Order: sequence, then C-alpha cells, then structure tokens
Amino acid sequence: MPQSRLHPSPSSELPVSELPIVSGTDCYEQTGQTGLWVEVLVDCPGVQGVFTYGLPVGLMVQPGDILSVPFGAQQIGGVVVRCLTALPDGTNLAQLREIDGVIARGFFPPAYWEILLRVAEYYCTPLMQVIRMALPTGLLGRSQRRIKLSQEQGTGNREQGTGGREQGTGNREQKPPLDGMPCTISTVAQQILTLLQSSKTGDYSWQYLQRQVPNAYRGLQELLKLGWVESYLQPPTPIRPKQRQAVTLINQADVALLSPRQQEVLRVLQRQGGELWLTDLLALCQTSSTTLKAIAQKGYLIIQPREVLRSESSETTVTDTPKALTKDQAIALAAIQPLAGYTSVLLHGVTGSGKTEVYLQAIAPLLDEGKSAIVLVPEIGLTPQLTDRFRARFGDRVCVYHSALSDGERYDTWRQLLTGTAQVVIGTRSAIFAPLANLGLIILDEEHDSSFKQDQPSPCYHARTVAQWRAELEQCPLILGSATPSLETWVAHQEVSNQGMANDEYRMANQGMANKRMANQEPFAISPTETLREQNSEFGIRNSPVYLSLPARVQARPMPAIEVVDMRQELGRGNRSIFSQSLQAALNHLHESGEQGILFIQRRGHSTFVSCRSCGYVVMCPHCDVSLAYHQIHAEARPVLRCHYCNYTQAHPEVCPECQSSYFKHFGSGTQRVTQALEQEFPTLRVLRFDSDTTRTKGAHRSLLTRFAQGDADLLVGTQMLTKGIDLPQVTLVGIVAADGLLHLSDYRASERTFQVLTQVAGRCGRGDRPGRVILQTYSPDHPVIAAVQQQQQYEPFVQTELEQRKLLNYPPYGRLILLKFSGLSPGVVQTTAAQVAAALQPLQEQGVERLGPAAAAIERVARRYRWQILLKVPATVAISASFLSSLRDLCPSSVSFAIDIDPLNIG
DNA sequence: AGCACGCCGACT
DNA sequence: GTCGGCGTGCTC
Repeated sequence: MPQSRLHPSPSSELPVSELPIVSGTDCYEQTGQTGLWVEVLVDCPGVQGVFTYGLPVGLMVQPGDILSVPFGAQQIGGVVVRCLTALPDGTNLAQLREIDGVIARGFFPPAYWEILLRVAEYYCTPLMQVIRMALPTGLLGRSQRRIKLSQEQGTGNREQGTGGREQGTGNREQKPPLDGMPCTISTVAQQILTLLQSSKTGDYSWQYLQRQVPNAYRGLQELLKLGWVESYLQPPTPIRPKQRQAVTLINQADVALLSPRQQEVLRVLQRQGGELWLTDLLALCQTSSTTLKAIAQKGYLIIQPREVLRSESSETTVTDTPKALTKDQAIALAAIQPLAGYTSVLLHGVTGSGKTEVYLQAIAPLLDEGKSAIVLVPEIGLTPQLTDRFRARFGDRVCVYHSALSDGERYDTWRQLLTGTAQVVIGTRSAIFAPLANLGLIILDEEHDSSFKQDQPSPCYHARTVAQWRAELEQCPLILGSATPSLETWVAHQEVSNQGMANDEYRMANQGMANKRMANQEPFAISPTETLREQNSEFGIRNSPVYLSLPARVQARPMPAIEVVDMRQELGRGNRSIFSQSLQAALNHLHESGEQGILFIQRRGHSTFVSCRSCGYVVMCPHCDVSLAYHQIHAEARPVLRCHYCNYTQAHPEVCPECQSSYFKHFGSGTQRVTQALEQEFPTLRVLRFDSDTTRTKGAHRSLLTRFAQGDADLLVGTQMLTKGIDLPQVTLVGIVAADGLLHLSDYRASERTFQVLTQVAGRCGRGDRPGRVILQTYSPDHPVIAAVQQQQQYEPFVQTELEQRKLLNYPPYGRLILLKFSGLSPGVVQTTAAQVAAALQPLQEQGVERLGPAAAAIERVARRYRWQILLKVPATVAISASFLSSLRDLCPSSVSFAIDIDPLNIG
C-alpha cells in the first residue's frame, strides 16, 4: 500500500537507462571516434537549411538526436541530420562552433522520421516546424532574454562577490529616482522599474515585460544606460522528468546502535513497507531531513531521487470485461483480426451499433502480443466516457495524449510511450505523432469529424492522412469508424470501380514526393530514411481497402423515428415560440415521464447578435468583421458582448450607441436564449446548458455529463459538442431547434456536414431500453439533406447524389484543393501580395489547375488583420510540386503572413 | 528570434 | 558635426 504511492521504481517499469534522454554531461561518457562534424537542423524561425557544427572530443551523436547548439548569441535546439567525416570544400573553419550538448537521443526511429518528412513535404511546411509540433513543448529549448535589477546600483558595486547574507530589500528602495536626483526617467522606464521591483527576484523575461509595458524597448534602453537594470541571456533549461526524494530501508541489523529517535524512524519506515517519499516520512515521524541524512550516513537507508509521472492517474477503479458481440460486430471483428500489413478498413456503423466494443476487442489480442495501438478521437474532453471505458478494459496500459496536457504531463507521457511497452494511446489529432514503437493498429473514431484537420498553425495536416501514411509505414491496419463516413473515405472503400481512382490519386501524391526528394537531397538525406526506402520501395504490403458495416444497433434497439416539423406552418398557425407544438408536447411529456432529452442548437454565438430595433445598428467587433455575440456569464452578472474570433469583450450598452434608443436587444437563438425561453415556457423543466461557455474549465464536460446522467436535469441544451460520442441511455428525445443555419452555409461541404451533424445528434437518443424520438424543426423541410437524414438507413443514395455534384465541379474527393492564405495589418499590401502570387500561379493554370480568387476571406478582418485567399482546384491527374508552392513564400513581404493549407476543410 | 551593421533626422 | 532611431541580413 505505501509502495503504491511511490512511482514504480525506475528499474521495474520505467527503465531510465534505456530511455533516450541524456543530460548535457552524461553524453560525454560515451566514448568513440572523435573530431567529427555534424549537420544540424536548427530550430529558429525564419531559418531553414542545415548548419555544420563541431563535435566535442569523445561525444558521439547520430542522425535524429536532439541537441542544444550555439546560434548567434543564443543557445537553441536542433536535430542532427547527418554526421560528416570530412568538411565540404570551402567551409570556413573560423565560423565553426561546437555543439553545447545532447538533449535527447533516438527519438526518431526510421519510420517515424519518414512520417515527419512526408508531413513536411505534403503540407509544404518547413521540416523543423513539423518536428516542433511532434515533440513535446519545451524539449527544443532556447535561451531567453531576461532583465533584472542591477545589484551594484547606487550603493556601489562592492558586495557582488562576497555572496554572504544580503540585505537586498534594503538597497532596492534606493533605485527609483529620489526627489533630489538630477535625472528624470520616462514613464515607460518607470513602469518597467516598478514592475521589476514588485517581483521578488527583481527579474523578468524580456518577453513578459514587452507584453506588460507598451513601448518597453525605449524604457529598457534608458534603464540600461543608467545601469539600473541588466539584460542577460538565460540558457535553455530543457524539460526534465520530475524527481522526488525517496527513502528506502536497506539495513536493519544492529539497530540498537542508533538513538531511540533514529530507531523510531526506521520502525516507521519498516511498517510502511520499507519505502516512502522523503516528505511523507518526515511528516509521519515529525523529524527533519538532517536526522534522516544521519541515518543514511550510517548505512541503514538510502535517500535517492526518483522519477514521478505527472500524467493524470486513472480515476476509474471499475473493470470492464468484453461484451457479447452482435452478429455484425462479430463479423467485423473476424474480418479485422487476421489482417496483416497495411489495410484500410472503413467500419461504417450506425449510431449505437457498438463500434467501441469492436475497437476494444480488436486491440486486446494485440496488447497480449506486445503490440501497441493508437486511437484517435475528435476531442478528448468531450469523450470522457470513451476514455473511461478503455481505462476500465486495459487499465494502466492506456495513455491519454492531447494538447490540453500541461507541458510536464505531456513530456512524461511522451517518455512513457518511448519505453516500448505495449500500450494504447487515446488522443486527439496530434496523438497520431505518438512515438510508439511496434504499432499493431491505428483507429480513427468518428473519422468524418473535421477536428482531425488542423487549420491554424502549419502544418495544416489531416490526422486521417497522416494515419494512412503511418499505418502503411508500420505495416499495420487502420480502422476508420463512423456512422456518417466522409465522402473521401466512402469513395476510397467502395468496390473495385472506385477503388482504382482513390489508390491512383494517393500513389500519385506519394510518388511526386519521393521523386522530388531524390532530386534535391536536402536535409532529407538522413541515412535511416534512405535505408528504409531501399528496403521497402513500395512501402510493403498494401491490401485492398475493406468495407465493414454495422447496420443495426446493439440489442436490436430501433433507430429513433425522425419527425420533421415545418416551422413555416407553425408560424402560420400563430405559434411564435421557437418550439413547435410537437416539440412543446414532447418536452412536457419528458418532464412527466421522467425521461431525458437533448436539445440541439446550431451554434453558440452566430445568431445572437445585438442590434437596435429603432435604427438597426448592430454592435460589431472593432478588430474583426463580425458582430459581437451576447453572453450572460452568470445569471446575476451584467451581460457582455464578445467576439468569437478574437475574444474582444465589452459591456452590453444600456441604450443604442447610435440613436440612444432603449429598444436595444439581442436576437437569435443561441444556447442562452433558448435556455431562457425554456425557463419561461417550461418553468418546471430542469435544464442543463452544455456549450463552450459552460464547459470552458478542465473537467467541466465530465461533471456536466455526470450530473445529467445522474438525473440532475431533464434536458441537456447544447451545440455541436453534443454530437460527439455521447452515450446516455436515458435519453429518449432529441430536439433540433433549427436545422437551417447548417443547411445554408456557403461551402461545398455544407450538405455533407449538415447530414453528418444531424445524423449524429439524432443518434444520441434511444440508446437505452426505451426507443428514441427525434423532432427536427426547419424552414426548409423539402431540402434533400433533411430527407436523407430522415431516412437514415439510406446513406448511399445521399452520397451518390452528393458525389455527382462534387465530380461535376472537381471538388474532393475528385480533385484536390489547395488554399493559399494571406494576412496582414495593411489591407492594400495584403491584397497586392495576393495578386502577385496569383500571377505567379500561371504555370499551374497551364497544367489544368483552376484558380479561384484572390478574394477577401469571408470574414475579411480578424484581430485587426486583413485576410485574403486564393483557392486552387487541382485535378486528380495533376501533381503539384511542394517546392513550387513553398517558393511562393518568397513573393510575400515580411509584413504579410502566408500560409498554405493543403486539402483545406474550411474554405470560407 | 536576437543582434549587428548601416543609413537618414534632431540635438550638443 | 554626433547620437540614435529602427530597416535589412546573418547566425555554422
């Protein structure tokens, strides 16, 4: 029991010695050849290409090792690309410098390195940026400029070296200019000084000061000249495992020689199992560490630092055992289990058909074989249920890996993945880069979900695409699970006729890459990669895609009946409520019957703008071209207006700022508005709101869902979040307040997305013993998507119609899209840059690429930056060189930021 | 990113 | 005539 409170000792579960982490000095212990050079890819924005460094005597490194190197005045992170035994001609020996140290070794096994190369190339992103994204934050350290108050100011610089006790605080008061002092300092300088004096250490990072004080640069110059502050570079401190002092009992003989107090300590330690954290033992014995050190000195116990994992521990103590499978599940599992080599599997299972159980049972035997698995989910916070279930089934072998982990947690989890033990990683899209060895299976759950695509910082990768590459390189199956597969996936897993196309397209993309890489043997000349490609030029076994279907729910539960309500008729009948009569009746019944319901609202803000009914004035964000959304944070608090793009917030004006009219209200039906309407019309109904306002904090999803599951409320009101994998058996009613907002998005994927969202929401009900019912309110009941959702078994006809449209217009999956995005503070400069780039695209257009734009983005200004874009439609037969696209960057002035989004999902 | 070199406006 | 602004270019 006390032992369980300690982390398993390094020798048992976390073999530190085998981990590729070495400290700056440890690495010198490895002896070998001397006097070589290394080419290093440095982690410095605006710098690409490799730099050559000298290797300190006795130090050996290999391609893929992560280093700390001097670069200009600072120390930065870098990755070894190649080891050189001779310097190329013309190298200026004078400028060669030696590396500072090794941060980590062996992070990049060949297949993993290959993935990073492919991502860099396919998504037109500098390799270093891809590496930075894949590594835990902070691993690639860099030195930091810091500013501190000078010690010697005023009283002379005598006391510097003596190091004795200092009366620092007494001196510090003399630093600000006293009244009688001849020199006056500017307000900026005074601000900086005050800030520094307010801190305990008198020391802040330059970055922090710049953020706190506008125009900090001026003030700093002043203070530096006066000698009141000093500026210095702090060398990087790489993230390290967290250490804690542990005390272990090693000898109990001759205890009588010790003092009674010391004997007592030993007895306590023994009673606790012979091992305790130092702090715990001190607390338990009411003693000091001096006492313990004395005992240790006599050889009775040892005190040593031991690694602790910062990763969140699994709270679930429940265990879960495999469930009996339905016939369909069994067929699917039987098809998956014998797969060897790379095979892409589409598991098309209706909502509630038990896909998770298939995943679990597919993974179980792999773990026993010592293999690992990656499970990707759209958003980890939204699916505590899934994580719990995996934990309950596989216990400690489950790791959760996502971007919301703290740096320390992420680092520790990352290290644990490297140990090579069989484990299951559950995570969001970035978990596709989990450095697991010996992968046996990759699963993408809710494969159609757009959150698998990254669209903000480059690389704008799609986890599904990366998963395909990874599964192929690791020669393992890939399962794409969904009730509403994306059209891309659907087409790729259809019978031979379509399959040919998907494969050709895919191969083409890869071949273009490989060829190009041969031609310019850039940093890519890392040796493991080349070896791999030679051995495996066709990337090993590539089986035909497999389509598996789970057409029915578990335990023969029926799919919910979907009732479409025409809201125009409701209005005609004089019903001005946002709830149709049908929905009103259902809500009333809900309360009486003790069943639960979900009310789905389109989006959290979009429709709740604030405007004046007298003059029509709408409050807009001063930094973005969008209206501000109405938010009431607490029932009592004053409402605020908030921009959903830049988070600008202001108080809600009492009267219209334009015409002073007091008829100044918010409109639309956001979650808050609907909740209020519910309170008015159904005062007895207990409502729980589930949107990003109420679930902002860590663990809020889980607690809200738990409360709902416990029956604390009758109705859960929420947005898109409700569509993602929530499994609540008591829910028998789903209400969709207005499907229309989704239908009319000006996006080629609008229909597909609407179909997916509505089907997923509808699928939240009837998962328990009682059948479910869906009420879908709309102003366009005849829309084909609504019809398709209503007959949800008929996925195929809907897809066929949609595919014809896509083919006609060369949209994915028939043609590829590339979005070039420009943004900058000056609208004119952004626009002319876009135009110049457009002109440079002429050669592509001659190859048959269609160019749309340049055009201002749908929301032209976000956070004071103007945004323009160019959309390229690339026919499946045309290959585009990544280096050509990357070269467009050179046409952009530094004031315009340029981003390339390959296969964009959001093109508005 | 940081820092150096380097070219044009307000001061002794 | 200098000091000092911050605009371009380099960092092995």
